[in-house]
Amino acid sequence: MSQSPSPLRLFNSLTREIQDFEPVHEGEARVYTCGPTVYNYQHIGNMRAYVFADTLGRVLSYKGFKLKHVINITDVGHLTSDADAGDDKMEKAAGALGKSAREIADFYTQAYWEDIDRLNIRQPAKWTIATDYVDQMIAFAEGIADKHCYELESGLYFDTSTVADYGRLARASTEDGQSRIDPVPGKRQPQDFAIWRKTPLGETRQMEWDSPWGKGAPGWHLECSVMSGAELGFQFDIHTGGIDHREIHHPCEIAQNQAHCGVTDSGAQIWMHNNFLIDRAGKMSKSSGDFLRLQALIDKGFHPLAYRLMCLQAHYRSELEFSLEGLQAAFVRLKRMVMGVEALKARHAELVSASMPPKEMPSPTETWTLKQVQGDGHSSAVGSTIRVVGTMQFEEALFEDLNTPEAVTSVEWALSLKNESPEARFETIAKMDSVLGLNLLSLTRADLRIRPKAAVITEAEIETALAARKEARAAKNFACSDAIRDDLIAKGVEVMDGDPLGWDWRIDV
RNA sequence: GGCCCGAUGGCGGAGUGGUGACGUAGAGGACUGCAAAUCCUCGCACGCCGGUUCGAUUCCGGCUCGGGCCUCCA
Repeated sequence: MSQSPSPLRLFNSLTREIQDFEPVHEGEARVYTCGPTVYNYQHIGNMRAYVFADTLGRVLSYKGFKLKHVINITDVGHLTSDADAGDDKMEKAAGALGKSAREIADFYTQAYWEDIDRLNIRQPAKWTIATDYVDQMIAFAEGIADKHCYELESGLYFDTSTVADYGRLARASTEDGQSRIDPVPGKRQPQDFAIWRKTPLGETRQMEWDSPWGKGAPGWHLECSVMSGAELGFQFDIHTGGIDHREIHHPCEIAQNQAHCGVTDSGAQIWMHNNFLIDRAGKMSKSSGDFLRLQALIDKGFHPLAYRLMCLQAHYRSELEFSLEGLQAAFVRLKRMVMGVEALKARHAELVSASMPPKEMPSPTETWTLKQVQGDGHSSAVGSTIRVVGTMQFEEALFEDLNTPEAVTSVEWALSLKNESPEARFETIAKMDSVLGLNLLSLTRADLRIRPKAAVITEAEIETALAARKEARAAKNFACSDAIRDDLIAKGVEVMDGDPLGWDWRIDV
């Protein structure tokens, strides 16, 4: 195991402090991420959580840990409100669209996976689908029912007074604080929660299971406790999720884990929470109906990795203000980085053909470890600045609670060092991008030219117009060539004579 | 009502007890028939009032404003 000497330090929501990462199992990192509830598309705010979890996973891999990452898909559960005895979100969506809950779940799961892929988020070791674990959920609930639960008409409830320190993660006062909703009658503590929700008498649901407490469905909190424990084993290393989960969902998980294990440990060593992506109107909200998803950004002509870079430009614990202008800034930045890497490849090819250094460029898929770069014996003085200093800066930023905004600047620094050897710069950037996941090695400028959905002209028409313009310019008929250009601009096309790409789409923000 | 967080240039966003990253936008230059793209260079900021300190954007207190959670939510 060749782990680099400086420790990885991460902010633990449990202690509200940055601490050294020390895995439960030597050389391994076991991570559970709260995934989506698939009753609708994911909005761009949701996706920030997965970019964060992916970045965490990439850093752990980079550090040399054998990563076991689990992300759940919640395809059942979630009451529309706590006091509510009606349909859950899955069933509600199904009813509205005239489809089965299963069809709805499958459809939105696929849509989610497509977004994951477009953001270059690595596949986790396992996607846990909640409905695959219902038997285990019932067994888990049975195991803690006697000592920690009580039954009401609406379901089986967890008595939060039976475990130590309920809510320590949230830092919430447990006693007072008036709720804005009517409490479920019979609950012993306001913060007690359902771990099994009974189907109301006389009703039938698409998704319901038999249990010792009657027909019903598992509570959402139960799902995550069971799936994380089943796949990673208590204690595992890191549990991630959106910051909203810090107050309710995760404290409930912790309480269940404590009851299940009979210890005061929370189930995970470190609990990490990403902050929200917000817009001027406040938090992105799915329930408000109108929300932005990744596809909408692509439809405008943005490359999805521009969104990823936008996320990386802010620290995961800070709120990030979303705007199209901000996305455009990230898109331009990405484009310039890609062009920089392309130039680097070209420069290297040039040197090779002049039979200077015969070294191969690393393949884009190759993963790079610190050892290869620092101790490979060919780190000559040429290239050592970027190899050693650049890598050090990059790692210092990343290893101190994932400071991706600073880490990104290391890439641009590597690109700017014109006197360093091309392969040293390329290798270093390759290594950095294995963590940033921007696909800098394989993306081309042309890949970033995304046709906006609203475009009114075809690529062939553009090429034809440009050919005509070229002729006009050759004949010094500038009135004609400028007219063609003005027409293209009006149709959302930017003409770029001095650029090998020739033209690009203009994005109106 | 309770609990919590934040306030940095036009926008986004790091970081720091003492030369205020970085990106984007903007300005100037190179290139171009002119532009655009690209490259180079350069402005521009630490909410308000006190306190601690030789010195605070950075620490402490108050204020103002904004946001989050207390209900499903990344």
